[in-house]
Amino acid sequence: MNSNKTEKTKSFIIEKASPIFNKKGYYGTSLSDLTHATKLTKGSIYGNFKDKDEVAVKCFLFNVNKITDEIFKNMHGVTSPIEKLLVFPNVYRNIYKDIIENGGCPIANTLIDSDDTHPTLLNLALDVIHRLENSLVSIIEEGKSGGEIRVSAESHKTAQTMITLFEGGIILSKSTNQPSYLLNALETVEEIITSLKR
Amino acid sequence: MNSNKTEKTKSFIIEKASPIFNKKGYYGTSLSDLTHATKLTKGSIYGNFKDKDEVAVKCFLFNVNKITDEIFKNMHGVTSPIEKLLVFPNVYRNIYKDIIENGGCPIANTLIDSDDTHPTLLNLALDVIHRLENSLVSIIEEGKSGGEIRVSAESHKTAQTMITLFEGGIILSKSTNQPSYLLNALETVEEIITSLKR
DNA sequence: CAAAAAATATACCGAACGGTATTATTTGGT
DNA sequence: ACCAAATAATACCGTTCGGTATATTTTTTG
Repeated sequence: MNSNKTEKTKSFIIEKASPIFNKKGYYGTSLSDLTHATKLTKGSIYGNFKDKDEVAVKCFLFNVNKITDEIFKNMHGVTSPIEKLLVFPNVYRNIYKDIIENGGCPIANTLIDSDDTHPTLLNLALDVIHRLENSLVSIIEEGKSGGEIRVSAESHKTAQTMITLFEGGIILSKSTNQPSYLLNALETVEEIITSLKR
Repeated sequence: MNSNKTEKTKSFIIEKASPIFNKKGYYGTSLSDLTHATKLTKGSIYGNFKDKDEVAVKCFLFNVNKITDEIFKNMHGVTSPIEKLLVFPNVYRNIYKDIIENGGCPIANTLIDSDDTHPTLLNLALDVIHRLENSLVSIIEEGKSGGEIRVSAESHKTAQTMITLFEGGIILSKSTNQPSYLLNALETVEEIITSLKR
């Protein structure tokens, strides 16, 4: 009952399935894709998950956590708000190749793939976007009250523009196979952050 | 033989099908989606098109042309390179609501939807991206040799960053239902263009 | 080491998929 | 108005889809 093996198998399935869902989307991924990737049978997969939706949701969260974990890790010990903001472009520069290899940014993929088709996944992706925007806004406001960032800085506008550059950059770098799209976007992000200084 | 009616029916099918393909993607759009939208039967659709691929390709080009036509229209009579560049954010500001209603930017949608799944559509979308980048680069280079734009301007970097902001902005505005994402991106684009001035 | 429980595999279900051959209807030319 | 050609509708094909009931194997427990 709730044995260790079950959790191991579930994790194994998620690990194998998550890049597939990320690349091909919810409706583009079939159960046979999952059985081929895991070398398991449909019966086994349905023994570990209620349905395809549950697998897809777990995969999305798994894919997102791979990125947000990296952000959190690199945020550790950073106190300056400007430095905190710079963690984001730095992390993206470090891991963008892995993100692309894994099928691109799960947030952007899900926003496009599940908008108009899969409300559950769409709302999960929107949640991530809103949390990301709020955390960027908080850092900027923290910098304002601390005196490091000029009070005229528009926190929401800055946060939204940063997110736009991250997501757009990864999409274009992945599909065109040109890292410069994202790298240019990251430079612009850094210029925007620097221009926030008082 | 090649009668007028055939072309009318084909156009009718494309008009009805193009927002569906744009919203739901190639594999997410079924033949029954198309028969419902057109009130035609499968036999009729397959009498006018070879297969689903041909419909999807025609729809993609139709969706893209709706946007590029608007760009061309507003470019007419503009001679100043800076003004030419500003046409792009101006047009996006004018028509972004229609684009979103139509299912978002067909370029971004196809890049995400067909990367890893549908090479034909992916290559069409990449073609559009490359043509867009080249036309932006040409305008900037034209401004450099004409003296309106500083020679230190990096044309490719500028073009790529503009495209990233356009595509990212539309994706985020559409899915979050917040126009500010795109509007902020367009302001940043305009700041980038203005900063090119000599 | 055997019995119970848990996990996996097998075999199958109805529905929907893209596509086609055939039949019925509509259209254009004379 | 009639006939031929073009267009659309119907009926069907094999395949794959997500999902499930059952059988088999593996693991855990006494």
